[in-house]
Amino acid sequence: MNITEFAAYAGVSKAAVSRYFNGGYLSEEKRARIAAAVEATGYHPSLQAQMLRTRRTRQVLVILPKLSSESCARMVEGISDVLDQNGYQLLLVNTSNDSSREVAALNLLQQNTVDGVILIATIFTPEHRTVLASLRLPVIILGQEYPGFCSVSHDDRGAAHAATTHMLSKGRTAPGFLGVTMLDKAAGLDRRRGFEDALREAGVPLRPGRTSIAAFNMESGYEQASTLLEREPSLDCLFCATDSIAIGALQYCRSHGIRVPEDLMITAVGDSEAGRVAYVPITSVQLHYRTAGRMAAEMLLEHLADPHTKPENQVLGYALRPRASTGDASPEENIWAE
Amino acid sequence: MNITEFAAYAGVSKAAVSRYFNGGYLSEEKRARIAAAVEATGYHPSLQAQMLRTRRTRQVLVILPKLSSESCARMVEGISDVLDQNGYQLLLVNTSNDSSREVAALNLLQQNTVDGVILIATIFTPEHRTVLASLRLPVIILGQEYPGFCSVSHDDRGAAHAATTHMLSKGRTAPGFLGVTMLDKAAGLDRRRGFEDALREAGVPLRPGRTSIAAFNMESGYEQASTLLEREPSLDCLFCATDSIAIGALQYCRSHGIRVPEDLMITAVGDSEAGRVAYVPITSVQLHYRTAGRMAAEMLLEHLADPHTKPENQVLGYALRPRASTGDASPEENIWAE
DNA sequence: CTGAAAGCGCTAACAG
DNA sequence: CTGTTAGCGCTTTCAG
Repeated sequence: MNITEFAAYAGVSKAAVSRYFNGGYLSEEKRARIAAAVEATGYHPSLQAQMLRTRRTRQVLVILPKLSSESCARMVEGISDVLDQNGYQLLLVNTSNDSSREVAALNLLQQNTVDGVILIATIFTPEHRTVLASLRLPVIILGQEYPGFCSVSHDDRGAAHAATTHMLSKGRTAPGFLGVTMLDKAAGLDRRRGFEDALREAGVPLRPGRTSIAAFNMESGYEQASTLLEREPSLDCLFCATDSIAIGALQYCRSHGIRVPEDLMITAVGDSEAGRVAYVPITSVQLHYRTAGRMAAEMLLEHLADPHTKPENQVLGYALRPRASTGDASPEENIWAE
Repeated sequence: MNITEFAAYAGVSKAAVSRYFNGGYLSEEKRARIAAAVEATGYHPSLQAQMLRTRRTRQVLVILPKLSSESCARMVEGISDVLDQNGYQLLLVNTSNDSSREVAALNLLQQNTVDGVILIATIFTPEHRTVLASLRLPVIILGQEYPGFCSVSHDDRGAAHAATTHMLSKGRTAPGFLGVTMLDKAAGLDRRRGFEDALREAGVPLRPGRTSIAAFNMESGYEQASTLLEREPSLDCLFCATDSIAIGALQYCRSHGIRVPEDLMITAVGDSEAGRVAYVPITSVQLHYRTAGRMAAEMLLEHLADPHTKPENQVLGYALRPRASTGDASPEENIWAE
């Protein structure tokens, strides 16, 4: 049934029906008539027609690098909650860490098929800036600050600082660093800086050979831990940029007789479930992923409501979760999810 | 720019432009003219207008209970791959295990806003059947069989059987069971049956007090393990319906001096990352989530192409991954993801 | 092979 | 407060 048929059935004009559904002026009497007819017929306006006519789709695109990453999944859950509550639909693009798919996704936007975008950030290229700047839609960058755009991010530098300081304050003096590519501002660059801040504050020199770069997974953490620890056997504590990497490092220690935390303390950022239940539960810094997702969605909705809202950057805090990998907690504590 | 302006620019009729984009009859000369004009202007048809006109949206809805579950996330990745490749967009609804949100999502479908649905199954109520049957869209049920509908599922019964048998074949004679609600056919009922099959085959009687039901998380696994093991301290092996539950049980053992696998062997289904790196790596049965997602999407696309395709049920296999929780592998083996 | 014309279902001026 | 009217941008008969 379309609006014309429905209007005839209800004995009112099409305009009245439209007003009914869009909150326009309408006498009580007509309102009641239409309500009754809706009840009887189950009529509702066609979203497609509304989209075409109003040029608004009530759909939001979320672009992310990897869905099966706990942090991404939690952010999307937060986004989904808010979008759902506000009658928006969530269109998902999983780029599998593939820049070309990310670009393809951004091209989707040229087709005006969504009202706004939330981009879970990883590595920005100059190409990204070009494409993003050319979009006439509201864009929220989630996970790192990006000049000129709205963003919701974490205090990655502070988080890394806290994790590292926690080990140094326990008397460790030979810290190692297992990071990720600096092209990733949040997880790469900022966490590196936080690590360096902590060393500087503690008056511990940073030796060049004591750092290494891994990919975002356990296996790479294992391999890089191997490289690093064979080269620098004197390390007595290790900061890892992500929990996955820390778990890989922990596996290396386990299989090579390095005791954690006695011989080597380990900390990380992310506070993942796997890290909490690992062989030695890993001291990690919790970032508030779900909250970040929620805030990003709320920020986007604000911009949708008022396009003249100023760009803003929200930075969320963090919480250190001390566990056995720094000699802190008995195994069964501090394990369950938030 | 719209089709009218573009047609004028290219010096052809609107119909010619439409045929160009939809593969209709067109002389080579016009085709070339239009191609050049597209190149020059970047014109592309409006998806909204096409949706309204053709009544096809090229969007697929995926409904799932919990995004931050490794299994769900992997399934969605598989779905996303296939959809992407075929030019379909993925609309996501995360119900947070909330039946009312699931119903709300299904109502979205009445609005004709998508071409098809993939429902990651958990618990089906009579209400589900009513709503699903009333839909005129292709629906694929992912994760369990559901009479009358297309589905892609796992051999949960076989998986549970394999995991249980693995322990019994090592001489264990007092098996316990930590399951989930039987309302969930795949994870609840079928895995329970597989467990029972294994006992029957081995001639081991199933004692009523040796089973317990948990929720889908570690904490509940811990609690139920506590209840079960205090009541039945003679258990020498434990099958858990999910890895999360098994990890909870393992934590309980760790904190109560129960040695795994010496005192108690543990197995589960799911083969999650957390289980692989746990204190004692957990012997688990791998299900092929990503593949299942892919197959579901492919099945849906087939039905979209030819609505008269017969309903079919694809059942995927499984693979036992023996690890330390059954005394099988050295800690560092068998850990990395597929 | 081609173009004209008739809508898809709806909203938003506009004139009452 | 209300109905009429003119499209949103496109596809698809239909008659050449």
